[in-house]
Formats: sequence, structure tokens, C-alpha cells
Amino acid sequence: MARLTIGELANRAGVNRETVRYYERRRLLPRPPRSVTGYRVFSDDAVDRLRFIKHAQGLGFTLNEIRELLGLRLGERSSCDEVRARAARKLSDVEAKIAALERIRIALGGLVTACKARRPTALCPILESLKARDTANEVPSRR
Amino acid sequence: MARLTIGELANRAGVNRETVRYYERRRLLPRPPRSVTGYRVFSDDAVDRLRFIKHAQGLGFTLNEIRELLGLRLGERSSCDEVRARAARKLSDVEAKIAALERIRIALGGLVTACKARRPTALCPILESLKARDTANEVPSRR
DNA sequence: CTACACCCTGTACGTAGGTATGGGGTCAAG
DNA sequence: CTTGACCCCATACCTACGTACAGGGTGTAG
Repeated sequence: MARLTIGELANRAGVNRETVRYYERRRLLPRPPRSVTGYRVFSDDAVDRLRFIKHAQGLGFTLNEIRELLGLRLGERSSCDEVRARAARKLSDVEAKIAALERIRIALGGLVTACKARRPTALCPILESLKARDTANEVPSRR
Repeated sequence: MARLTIGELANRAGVNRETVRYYERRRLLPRPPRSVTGYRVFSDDAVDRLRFIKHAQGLGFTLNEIRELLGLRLGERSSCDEVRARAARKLSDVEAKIAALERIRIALGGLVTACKARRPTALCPILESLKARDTANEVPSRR
């Protein structure tokens, strides 16, 4: 069971030292014990925890969500259900983001195709489409 | 040709008043003339310009990119080519983001499916996968 | 003993895109 | 003349995720 300084921990986990302190402030890492001179002393567990965080980030979880996942991991009484539910919610977030980007992709793709270029900007269909005016949401105002 | 106050402009374009000032600072809107008492006086053009900005944001352009698009729109000598090129670049950005999210979706979907729940968290396959340790990127350190 | 690498805290800076607040002045109706 | 809605500017605050100092102390190899 190694006793690690913050720099060693950061190296093993592949993150910046400042990131380790930042995660401590954000309560993703517990406050480690200190040496007589005030240095943080970490155990191997911290490496695993950092990797957990990075993996979860890779799956699209935010740091706040990851803090909750870490809490679930330790809660003896909670079952896998809650973790699964959170993963499922995140999955639908991701699906919604993909759907939104798909709409953008289609609109943008259509514009790029429509624009045969070599026209002056005044006739550019892309710019035309952007300035298209919808009078629908005008709100009358005082004065 | 109406002369609009900032509040009227914001209402017509469906944005916050502060947003109008913010866009002026960010140079997306030209500095409008002022009344004797220092009030901004906008013309209808500003409404169109704000709508252009909002449409372009909807297509995934950043404010900086939009400022450039606005510049292209006015450049007499530039042709449609440049606008098309920028739209095409944005399109591939969007496609890359979609691809990244697809990878997340697949990973997350696999985990949710694998987890039949009703297990204690200690055996949760989702949590297991997150903590999975790769010894590959360990870096030896000094001391 | 001198470097030099490392550690500490606190704060500022960075992106992106705004919102909110505070202290002031203006305008129009009643 | 008062009231309320509007305007001005500047600055701070927000999410999300860190990075980069500044100004100090520590630890160890040579």
C-alpha cells in the first residue's frame, strides 16, 4: 500500500496536479491525511478513484453526477438500480444531444449542397437562409 | 423605418436586453447612434441582424464565427465560396461531435443493458466498468 | 550548502455565452 | 411632482472544467 504525494498520484492517474486539488475542492476526492509538514498523503485508492472519474467523464457524466455515482458506489444499502437509472438518464441525454446535432447536420448539409458557390455573397443561399425573418414571435412593447 | 430603443429591439428579436449590449461588446452588432440623452437608437436592420445571429447559433456556429459570417455578408468582393467553405467546416465539426456521442451512446447503452439491476452496488457492472484499471499509462516518478 | 524539484494556499485567468446587480439618469402619464 | 418603466455603465456572477501564477515552505542529491 503505497503512500503517494500529490505529484505521484497525478502521474499515475495521468492528470494534472492542480486537477487533483480541484477535485478535492469539488469533493470528488476525500480530503487526504497530511504529513507533519502539511503535504497530502494519498493511498492507491485515490488512483482508482481518479480513473473512475475519468472513465465516467468519458461516458459523458459531469463532475457533479460523478460525485453522486461515487456516493452510490459506497452506499451499502443502495442497489444497482439507482446506478442503472442514472446511466439510463444519461443515455437519453446523449441521445437527445445526438438528435439535436443530427438536425443541425441535415440543415447545414442541405445548405452546403444548395450553395453552388461562385455567386456573390448577396445571392448566397446560406446567408439568405440565415437572415430569413420570422414575424411570428414579435412582441409589442410599451412606448 | 422605426427607431427602436434597446428594449424594443430585444423584444422584437426575442432576446434579453443585456444580450444586445453583450453582442455590441463582442462586436456582433455595430455601435448604434445615441440620442441626446445617451440612449441607443436602433433601426430595423438590427432586428434582422439579431435573427441572423440566432439562426446561425442554431446551426452550431459560435459567436466568433458568426461575427466572421457577418463580415463576409457585407464584403462586396468576397464570393459565396468562403461562406460555403465555412459551412462545410462546421458541418464536419458537427459530424465529429455526433460520432463522439455515438461512441458514448454505444458504450453507455451496452452498460445499461448489461446491468439487470437488483444486485448490490458492489456487483454492479456499470460501476465495475468505471473502475476498471488500465495499468498502461502509469508514469514512474522521481522520489 | 546550494540547487532544484517538489509541496502548500489563494487567487486570477481561460473558454462560451450570457444573466444579475447596483447606482445612477430619463421619460411619460396621472 | 411623483411613480414606474425604461435607459446608462461597470462589475460581478453563473455553468463546466480546469490551468496558471505568486509567494511562500520542504526535501534531497551532490
